[in-house]
Amino acid sequence: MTGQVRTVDGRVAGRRGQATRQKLLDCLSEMLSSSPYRDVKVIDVARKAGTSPATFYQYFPDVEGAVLEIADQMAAEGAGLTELLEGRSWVGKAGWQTAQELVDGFLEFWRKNDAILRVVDLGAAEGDKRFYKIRMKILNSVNNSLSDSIAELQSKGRIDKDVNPAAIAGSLVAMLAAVAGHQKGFQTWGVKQAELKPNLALLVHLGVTGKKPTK
Amino acid sequence: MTGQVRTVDGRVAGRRGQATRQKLLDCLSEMLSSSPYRDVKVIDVARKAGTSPATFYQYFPDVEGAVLEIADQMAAEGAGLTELLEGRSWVGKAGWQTAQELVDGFLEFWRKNDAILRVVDLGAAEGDKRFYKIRMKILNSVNNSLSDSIAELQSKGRIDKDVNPAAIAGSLVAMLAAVAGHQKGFQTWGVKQAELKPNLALLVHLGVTGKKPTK
DNA sequence: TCGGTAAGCTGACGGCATGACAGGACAAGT
DNA sequence: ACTTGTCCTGTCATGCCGTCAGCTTACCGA
Repeated sequence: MTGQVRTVDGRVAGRRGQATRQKLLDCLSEMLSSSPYRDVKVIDVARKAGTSPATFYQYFPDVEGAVLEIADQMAAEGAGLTELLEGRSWVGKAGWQTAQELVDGFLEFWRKNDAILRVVDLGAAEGDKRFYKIRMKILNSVNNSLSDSIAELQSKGRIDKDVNPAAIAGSLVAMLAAVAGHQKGFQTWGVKQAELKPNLALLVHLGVTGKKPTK
Repeated sequence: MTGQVRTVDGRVAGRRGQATRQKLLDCLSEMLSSSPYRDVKVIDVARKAGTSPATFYQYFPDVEGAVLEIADQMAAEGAGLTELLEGRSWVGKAGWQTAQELVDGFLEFWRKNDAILRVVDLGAAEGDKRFYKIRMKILNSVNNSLSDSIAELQSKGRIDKDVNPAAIAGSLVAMLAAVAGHQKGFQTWGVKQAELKPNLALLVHLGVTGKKPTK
């Protein structure tokens, strides 16, 4: 699929080169967690990786280029979120279970990758198609599965005709992503993590099935 | 409440000074709409405003400081979003109306201020308390009203006891904000603006009342 | 009308990040 | 040891940052 890893000037990266490259990515990733995106400088990343700025520019065109790389790796993992919905039922107690596990898995994934996801979110919101594509890659799997589930329930007549499955699914996924990204915010509103999850699951269940879950 | 407007070095700003200051804010605001936050440079803002970088630093400590100023002005307007909920009913047809108007007003506000809201969102997500506070100021009005409505319905026994009003309200508000910030994303999923609104309103209504709206 | 005072603005400067290059260090095969 | 191709860095021109001293402008009281 992907060709070999190449440097900016076209050479093929060998073992050592790839190691350096990865180390730079790791350090950048770490910096994104500890300081504002706007203030991340190439020279700091290079220093942290025990190398020089020039080396950084050998592997990446700029900071944004490296961020895209990290985001891509994450998106590949994120595609696994589909499993949270594959072959699950939305009926009865199983439905409630499905909603809960979806929320759980989603929040966990976001928590693990919050720094990079923030940047991806910003890039996408600013209209950058590359970030946009990555955001889609992560959300699409969940979104499509949800959308299909809703459409199926709709075809069985359990949901009103004028409901748009894609709109509902997209809104729910956006909600999950937003809440995950601002989990700290809820503490200020006096809501604890443990309380948040079941309430989110409730909203997801309501949105998908149009009914309260049977617990 | 606020004293006079002051320059960084403590002088009081007069008519001309305030005009310059405002012009810088306007230009910065415009730049945020047209280029990535990370790439907004003081020198560009100054040039656009027909002045020099040194002048910029006379009125603001740095770019972030100026952004906070803009965000503050916006937050003041945003507090008006409370009106969308004040004294509204969540019962019957009126409830559906309330949900629709909330969604409408929210999306409109976000659309008008999308550039600055993106930056505020990022700052808040990165843990900056100043941005966080501003984000709260905007969302709190809506959030509190929603939370109260849910708590009231709950006290009448129309909603399960184990529902946490603040968690539901916060999640719904986060959803509205997220969807508003990624409106373009839905087009890729084949969802048009006009279709999006009623579906969002449906989710809000479901979340607040636990029931499908009567239209 | 005329200083005096404070506001308003800018040129210039040291400092630092950026991004490009050429050349030296290094590993592996012969 | 020699060659080849990968890998890293010293160095440099460029441009932005953030500050300061000093100049210009506006206001005000005598």
